[in-house]
Amino acid sequence: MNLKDLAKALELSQTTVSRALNGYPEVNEDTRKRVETMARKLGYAPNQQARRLATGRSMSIGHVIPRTLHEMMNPIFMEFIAGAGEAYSRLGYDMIISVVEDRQVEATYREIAAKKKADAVMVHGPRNNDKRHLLLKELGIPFLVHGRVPGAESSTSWIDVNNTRAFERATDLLLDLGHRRIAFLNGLENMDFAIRRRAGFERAFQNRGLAPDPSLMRQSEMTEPYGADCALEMLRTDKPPTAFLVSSMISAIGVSRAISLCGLEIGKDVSVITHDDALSFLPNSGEVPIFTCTRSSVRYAGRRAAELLIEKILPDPDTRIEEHLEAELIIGRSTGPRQR
Amino acid sequence: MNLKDLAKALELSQTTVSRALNGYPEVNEDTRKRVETMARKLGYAPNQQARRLATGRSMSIGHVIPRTLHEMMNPIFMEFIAGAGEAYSRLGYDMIISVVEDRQVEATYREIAAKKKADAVMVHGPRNNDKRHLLLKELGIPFLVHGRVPGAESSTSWIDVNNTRAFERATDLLLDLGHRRIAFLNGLENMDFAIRRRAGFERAFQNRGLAPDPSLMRQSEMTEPYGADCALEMLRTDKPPTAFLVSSMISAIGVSRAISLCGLEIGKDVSVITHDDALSFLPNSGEVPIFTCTRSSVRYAGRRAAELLIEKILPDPDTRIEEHLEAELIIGRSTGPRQR
DNA sequence: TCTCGTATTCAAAGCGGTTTGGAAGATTGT
DNA sequence: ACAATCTTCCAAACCGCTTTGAATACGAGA
Repeated sequence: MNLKDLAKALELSQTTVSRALNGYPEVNEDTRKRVETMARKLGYAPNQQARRLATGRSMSIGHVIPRTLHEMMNPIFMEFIAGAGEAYSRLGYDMIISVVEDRQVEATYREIAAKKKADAVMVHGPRNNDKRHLLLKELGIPFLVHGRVPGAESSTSWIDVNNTRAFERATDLLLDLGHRRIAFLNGLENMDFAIRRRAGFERAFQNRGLAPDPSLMRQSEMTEPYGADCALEMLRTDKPPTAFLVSSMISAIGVSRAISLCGLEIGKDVSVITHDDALSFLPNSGEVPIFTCTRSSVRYAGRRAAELLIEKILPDPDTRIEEHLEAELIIGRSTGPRQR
Repeated sequence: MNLKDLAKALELSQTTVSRALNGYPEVNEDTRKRVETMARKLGYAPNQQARRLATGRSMSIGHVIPRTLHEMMNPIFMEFIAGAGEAYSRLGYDMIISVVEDRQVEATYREIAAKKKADAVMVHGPRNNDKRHLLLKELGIPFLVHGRVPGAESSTSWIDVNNTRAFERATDLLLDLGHRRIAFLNGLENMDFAIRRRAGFERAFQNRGLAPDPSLMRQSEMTEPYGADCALEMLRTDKPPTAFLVSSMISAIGVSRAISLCGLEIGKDVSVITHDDALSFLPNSGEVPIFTCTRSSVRYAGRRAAELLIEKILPDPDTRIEEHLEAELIIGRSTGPRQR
């Protein structure tokens, strides 16, 4: 069942049928109704490939995931994808995901451009010396960055959590509670978001004329053992931290395991604040959440990002988008005044 | 830069150029070399949409994710996708992911079929009364099930972990260690994999003429709080379990938190075995892993599934595939002989 | 020398849509 | 009544590739 058949069945030209279905004005309202009815009756759906070829638009958005990124960040990433996916299917777009080796990222983008595989791409996990935005501009593919490319904030479209502010506020809270020896378990600091979080952490100290203890600051992939191992090691020194600021729920769970192992009580002997991406399988909710946290739904970010990106490709690809999401600071059971 | 331009530059017909690039035999080897060189020089890449239209193959695989599935299972699912994605990009296929509401699943499959969006689809998370395989057969889309559709094992292609056997072995181990009051925290038992795991658990008891205590058997989404809450509740009764068998690392982490909260020691006072999908952000490895587990890499499953599915659509769509993955039973620090 | 495979190449016909540039019929203005 | 203007519909071109069917050139066999 293709357009030709449908047109024949209706005794109309392909032109008219096509226009009727695509909502063009130069077709009689009665005809349109008739066409739509028949289309539904015969189960007609335009062949995606043909339409794409004819219109030149692929109606799909590309996501290129280098291995280093998907290797570890993946639960958070998945949540973002889930959000974006919702928006895409609502708006009639396809999401195409390419999981590739790091060194193939550039080739993959070039292929997307050359073969016209996608109308736009989403850029994930911007890093220190990220060059992807330059490549994409060269290739002329519209894109949106989830996060910010350092140094290119004002020349790219992006959506990002206000990481600096979130972590500054979290640190402020710990300082207000009397903590001074605050451990900071950050994500890998070649990632832009981690750099910003660190800046927030340090700024809070500076604002009070204090300085964080460098020996309590770590960075790594945000796994559970990372949290546990760091916390264990730190808690066993003679000058253990009285509080932890952690970049991810997953690592925070590790920290909390370590605290238990040391026979200490979380929220009493040791305070913990974590950044909570609102991962569905790690709900930190309830009346009083387990962890005090800076919370920002990454799924929402995904949904919003998808909407913005599609908006961007529609009328004028040159409009630049900046969207800041603020994280909430939510008090849970893992923080309390300094005891020792 | 399209085929026509390239042909003109070479002073050859489109036919010959196309054939040269696609490796057809009826083209002179010298000509082929010349064509390939020029193509590379001019940066030619065939337009994907046009090729798709002409060949009738979309060179992409669809994954339809209903909300209920992606809502919670998502870290495991993501890992599968990462594996599948690797294989797809290696084999030149695109992965298109549709995140939809449950009630739109059928419509989405129909759309994929009608619009020829994908050459095949992967079916995730088969359930009790799953009907998707019937729909897909009706639509004539090749598919592979990750897991098994109850009652349709012998009429569909699938790849699955031997869940029953894995959980039987795990239970055996606990029984061998003297445990009798074994709590079983399963996934939702409308999912096929959960049904099989339960069967394995029960069979191990039956084989010894024993029976599990139904009050210690639970099922739910496999979140962290699920594990913690169940364990807390059970450990506070007068007849607490001495061991836990848990369907997911994530819930196992919750269980372990509960055990600590009760002032007990994991692996000594209480034993825990979990199923470990080898999630990258929850590595349970090292010389002696934290958790004793039945381990089966879901990422590998994804990679393998993708390969099989593509194999299946290539020559003869009617060959049926069955592949069983065995889980390893790995001893970690979370199990020991019954104390009380 | 003539015929016949074989090796190469090509023109043109799809694939299934969208879009351009009319054309016919209906309506309006004078 | 007649030109001007809408309204509504259509034939044909086009998107960029693959593939069919045929043409050309060449060397081998009769």
